[in-house]
Amino acid sequence: MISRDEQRAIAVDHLADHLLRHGLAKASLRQLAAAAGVSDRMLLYYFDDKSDALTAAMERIATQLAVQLAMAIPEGTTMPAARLVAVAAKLTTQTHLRPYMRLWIEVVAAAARGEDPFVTVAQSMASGFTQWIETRLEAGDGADLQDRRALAAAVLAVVDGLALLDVCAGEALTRSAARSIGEVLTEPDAPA
Amino acid sequence: MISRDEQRAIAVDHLADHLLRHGLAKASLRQLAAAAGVSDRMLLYYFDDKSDALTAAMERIATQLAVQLAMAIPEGTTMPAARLVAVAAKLTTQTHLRPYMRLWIEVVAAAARGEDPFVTVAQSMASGFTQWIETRLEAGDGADLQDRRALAAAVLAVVDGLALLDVCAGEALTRSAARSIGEVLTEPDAPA
DNA sequence: ACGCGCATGTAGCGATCGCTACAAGGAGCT
DNA sequence: AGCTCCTTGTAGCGATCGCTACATGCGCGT
Repeated sequence: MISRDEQRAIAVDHLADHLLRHGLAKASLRQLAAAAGVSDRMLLYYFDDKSDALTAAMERIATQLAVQLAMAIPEGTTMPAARLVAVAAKLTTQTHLRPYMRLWIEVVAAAARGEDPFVTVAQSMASGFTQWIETRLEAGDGADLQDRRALAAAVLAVVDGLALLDVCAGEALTRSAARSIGEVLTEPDAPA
Repeated sequence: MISRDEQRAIAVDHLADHLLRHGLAKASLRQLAAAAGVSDRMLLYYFDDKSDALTAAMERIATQLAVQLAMAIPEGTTMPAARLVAVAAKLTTQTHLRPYMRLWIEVVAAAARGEDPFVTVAQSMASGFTQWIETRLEAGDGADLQDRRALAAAVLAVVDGLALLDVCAGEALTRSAARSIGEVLTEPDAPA
């Protein structure tokens, strides 16, 4: 027999996978339960309510994403903001990270609608991303802490913007836009 | 007696206003009808279906936005990409354009979910924005047409990214991030 | 052996969704 | 006057939503 907590953990895995694959469109209780391979009744046994299940799944997803990012840009690595944008832009438009970015767009929009639990989730994830970016910003960048935070937020904004572009303009244009940003930022006076 | 077409036009105005104020969260048929001051039965008399009503309202909104943008950056004005980003960033984070950007985020996310009619709406609006930006890019920017399009898409991405940041990190941080972007882009070597 | 509590299935509640069937009012034409 | 068609209200359909009540099992402690 598997304990409820273990089953809950398994369900979280399945839910995270399902959300990454199908986004928030297929996120009704019954659809989530089917994705987790249980009845909706049991999903509400493992979790307090739908909100609880989604929060747990999103936390798992955020962790997965953090791992992937840390692998690409290990802790201790720092670089100027312009370079960081270029690297991050290339990274997040790659195939294996696209589903994360796409879901992230949906989460933010759900937050904009005031949907529970996405207001909280979006805020905490955005704050997490910003802090993460700050640790990768070169020491010189951003005179005081205020500037540093703003700069990190700006980096995040650019990356998110590309993800948004991906949704409505497709992968190809997004990739070349990502390249353009890199060029504009890193070689502003050398059009070579 | 007012003709159906006239009533439809009035309804479009009210719907556009309502969407800008309350976003897609309050966009059920009955809620839209209430916002337009008619019964849901009549809304479906003026429009084929919900999708038709939303499309009409979004077209109106896109037109309004285009007018506002054209007033700020008149036709014939051109500038380098970096400068355009800075100007657009400042512009779209201003109070009177924020509702448009917020709604735009929701529309793109609805498109990501495959919701009718937002897939079409998001695509056509994004394509419209990109073309608009292209006309404001300085002639030298972007060697061939391909580059120009990518550059325009990149500008759009940055602006959209700021809007997204606005949703989950608030107005204050977004404004300073917008300023940061301007600085990074326009004075990369002069930290003064 | 027996009772207690965790685990799980069945069935359904009340709300909301987009949409439609039907009837009636009312203006205008012949 | 009578007929027709545009307009509008009432009422409700079938689907889906998140969630819950209830019953039944099944394992474990005593």
